[in-house]
Amino acid sequence: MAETPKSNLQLVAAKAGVSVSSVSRVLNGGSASPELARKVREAAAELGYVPHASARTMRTGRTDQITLAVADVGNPVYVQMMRTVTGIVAKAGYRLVVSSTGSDPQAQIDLVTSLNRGYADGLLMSPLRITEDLIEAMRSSRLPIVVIGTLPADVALDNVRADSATGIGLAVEHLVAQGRRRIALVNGPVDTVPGSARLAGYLAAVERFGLATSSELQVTATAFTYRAGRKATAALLGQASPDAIIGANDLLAVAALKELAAAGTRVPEDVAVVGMDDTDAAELATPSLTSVDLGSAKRAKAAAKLLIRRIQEPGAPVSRIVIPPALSVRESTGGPA
Amino acid sequence: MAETPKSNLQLVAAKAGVSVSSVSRVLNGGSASPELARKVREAAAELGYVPHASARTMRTGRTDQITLAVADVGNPVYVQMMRTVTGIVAKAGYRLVVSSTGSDPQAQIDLVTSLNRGYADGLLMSPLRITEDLIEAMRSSRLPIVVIGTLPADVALDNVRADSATGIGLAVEHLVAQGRRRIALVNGPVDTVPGSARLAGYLAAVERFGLATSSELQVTATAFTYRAGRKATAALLGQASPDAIIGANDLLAVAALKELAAAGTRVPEDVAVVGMDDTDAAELATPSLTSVDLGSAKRAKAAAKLLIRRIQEPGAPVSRIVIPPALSVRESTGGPA
DNA sequence: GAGGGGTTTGGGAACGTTCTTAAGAACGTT
DNA sequence: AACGTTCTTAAGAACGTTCCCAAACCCCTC
Repeated sequence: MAETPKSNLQLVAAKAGVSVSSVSRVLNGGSASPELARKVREAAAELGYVPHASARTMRTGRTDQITLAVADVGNPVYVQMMRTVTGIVAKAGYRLVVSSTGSDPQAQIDLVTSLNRGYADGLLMSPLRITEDLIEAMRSSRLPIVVIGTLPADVALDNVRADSATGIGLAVEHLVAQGRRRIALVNGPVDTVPGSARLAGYLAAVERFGLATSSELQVTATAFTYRAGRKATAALLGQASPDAIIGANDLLAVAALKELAAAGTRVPEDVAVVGMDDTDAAELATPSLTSVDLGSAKRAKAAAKLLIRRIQEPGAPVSRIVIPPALSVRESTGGPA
Repeated sequence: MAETPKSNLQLVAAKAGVSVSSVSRVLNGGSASPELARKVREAAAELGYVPHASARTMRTGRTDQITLAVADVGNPVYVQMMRTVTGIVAKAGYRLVVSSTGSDPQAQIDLVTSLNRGYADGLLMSPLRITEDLIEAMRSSRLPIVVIGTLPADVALDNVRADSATGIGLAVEHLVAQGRRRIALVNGPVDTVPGSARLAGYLAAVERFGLATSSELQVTATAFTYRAGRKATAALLGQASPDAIIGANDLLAVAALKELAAAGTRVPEDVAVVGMDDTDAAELATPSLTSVDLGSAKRAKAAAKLLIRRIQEPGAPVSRIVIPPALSVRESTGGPA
């Protein structure tokens, strides 16, 4: 009913009988006489004035928007990050633009260049695959970028990373302590950043504990998804008889759980299962899933704060933060319900 | 390395030796001589020119952004919607701004008024609680709004809704066909739109099939979350012995599954369980969860298309779309693995 | 009462784009 | 050769805001 007509400073100024600059001053908390302030506020309220975002951006250069780019908005680990980021970013007065790039490096490069349109004040991104071109694009961006994930050592960009190797080490240690010797890995694509990190971590841990590194114990799913995990686990069970399975993320581990159940194998009695990322899916699984917490929420939080700091203080030194992993033990390795 | 200096039309024009308007014309596909076009494109490429989003908005009134407001970005049903919406919106050339309002009506009202800042071309919102004030705010908004969810009959807003009542009817029918008679409901808060709809649907279906409507068979969780679902189910099992449980969403149903398992009750032999929304969580659960597909993906898709149409054609007649439900039968009611 | 310091207000440019309007060039027609 | 038509290009206003700077005013002091 109460149609909101579009209003601007000029209309408010006319209604209050003052100048445009005075209205702006009052509304932005500048000094003004009580009388003037009263008139301006009255007029503004009466007209339902709201400042125009783009006009303000035009003048100040700030958009009050931050972009978050992830590969897949459906993946639980990104959901968790998104949830954390929305909170922090909103509290700091920013809106969140969410971009789903898929795993295609070109789409990510396009995103970085499109950022130069100036629709956001900064970018949070968690690239699944990193190419030279992507790094080059990020480097030459005019806007601050914080990367959630591992970058080559020589890239001077703010960066919050997990420690997959140590994380897998925790999982293997936990399994070895239970007497498991044939520990299998259901990995995602190894040409991705997490895929390669997890493979390396697995190999290192297996060697450290003196376990057999049989290639039959390693399978690679075509993606970090449930479906792909079912297939990969089926292949694994066809070629080896592990007494433990580590999934490279929770979805792959849940897929392993389901595939084991379908084969009539008991978890954890016959085979123990460990996931990674410690997302909601781990707690909801049956049996509940032991999972390596790679600190996705903490990483997201740290990255968001880092980005906000850099926006406010562009000259700050480049930070590289590593979030230490932790193990959440649940039923799938004999932990409590 | 290749630092991108900020460039604008004026710089491009100067470099190409032509006027600013000519550059704009060429870059927006207006008519121009081949010679002029060549010079302009060369200069633009050399300077790495990208148009400034806010300046363009300022002039055209378009922001190429759409806002999606949901109560909780972590809830699987909203995740599913978000995934669908990102795809459609990106394909149509829009960016997606995601806003997590919580279930607080005031936060939603603030969002609607802040929309008048003009940072987006339209709003997709799925309100958990609807108040008169919220409806009033949506009505008087200058920008198009499409509501995903049920609205009072007299509100003339584009609207895509589920049919919870029929959906619950499907679930009850399916359970009755198996000989279940004591069908319980684990609902979410009844002062929410989905909560009240599901309660009404449950009562209607129970009556239609001539089942006893004992109040011991109805419990209400404090939120649509897993934790709340565990508590509510525990309470239910303490006060009644149902032979079937319907969860008002998948999280509540998964919680029921886990609570039943903890109590040593077999599913589906002793108690059958049905969820609602048919999210990924249903397929991942053990046993996999029969769930009422309320068409969340379809609703999100329809709503996004509706909004885009209305942005392009503001005078179009108001649409109200109802997505019919379907039942996905899985193990928790004796279906296939 | 004139000058000076301080405070309050207003004028107007600038941000980068698009688009209307008009000027100029090229060309054909009478 | 004069005129009209069409096509190409340029000039400049406008979108709504902020902020620099100058004008106007008040009060105090000498």
